[in-house]
Amino acid sequence: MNDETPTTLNPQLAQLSNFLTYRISRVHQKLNVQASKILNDSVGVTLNQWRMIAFIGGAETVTASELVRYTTMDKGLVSRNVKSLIESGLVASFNHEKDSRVHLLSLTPAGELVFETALPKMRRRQAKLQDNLSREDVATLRRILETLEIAAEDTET
Amino acid sequence: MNDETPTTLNPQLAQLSNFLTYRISRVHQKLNVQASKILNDSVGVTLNQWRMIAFIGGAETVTASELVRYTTMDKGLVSRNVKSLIESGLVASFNHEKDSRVHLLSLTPAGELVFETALPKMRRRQAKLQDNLSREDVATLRRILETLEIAAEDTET
DNA sequence: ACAATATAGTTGACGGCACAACTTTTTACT
DNA sequence: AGTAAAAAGTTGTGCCGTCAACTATATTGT
Repeated sequence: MNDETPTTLNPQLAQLSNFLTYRISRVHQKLNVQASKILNDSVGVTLNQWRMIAFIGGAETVTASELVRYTTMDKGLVSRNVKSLIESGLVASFNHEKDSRVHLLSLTPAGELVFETALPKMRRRQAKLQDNLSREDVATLRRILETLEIAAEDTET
Repeated sequence: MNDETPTTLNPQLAQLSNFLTYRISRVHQKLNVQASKILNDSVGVTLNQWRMIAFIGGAETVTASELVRYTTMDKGLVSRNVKSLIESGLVASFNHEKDSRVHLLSLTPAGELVFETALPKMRRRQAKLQDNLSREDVATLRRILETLEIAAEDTET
């Protein structure tokens, strides 16, 4: 195939390739891979499990619906991940005294260990990512993401 | 459950919640939903199919591996989506004269129509997203994303 | 007090996507 | 020329994530 002229990209296409959304998507994907690797290598949990552990570890006692609200994860996804975290012994579940629908979730000692082990690694990673950016850049990025998030919710075609 | 004090977030947690990666993830997700809706409502294709159509439409004739390289989609994903686009009559496939492994892909008239219909809508959306940002913001964002993308590839724990 | 509604959580079904094994064909090496 | 290595695609497998249906319990309104 080497005697073929490579496909040339017309300007229109070049512009498409720079769509912000596309860039964000790529960055997102790579960040996910990176985080997943750290978590898997160090404590053997998935990114979603980590989010939940971090939330529980930061708040002592938590309900599944709080996890849903906070992490914006799907109900069902949270339910299944809670189950797997209980099975792997990282999370414990207790009945709520007054509302029998609710389960109160907390970290087991093993869960605490995962939390304490992974947290500094994740912080270090975050710091490293930000090291390449100025303080001002980080602030700008936060502001822009906020703006984009709102604009992305505009649902009219 | 209303007589319970709401779970209070400690500062540690608040910091976690602001991790850039988390914010990027949320924005990414919402942008995806928005784009998917536009594409589904107007021309009935998925986001990945659209990416492929856009690339083919912008380059006349394309191979699957070029799609892989350009979109950074998975090989298998491209293969299956090419198949579905051919089945739905939006893409046509021809044999490469000199390399029988290769299929040359191009848009059918129906595919062209999808391309011409969706492109302005997607452009308009992009423009709208950027309307909320200054020219400088957009430039900064591009630069930051570039930096983050590189930093995200650092694979050492 | 009771019917209607809302909320907590579970489960099933389905598609999206990543990873890896595999086939076929082409290129590179000596 | 002949073998090894690479490249193009396809396909299988399994996880992740979304949507919707469902059960059980709690709350609200009259």
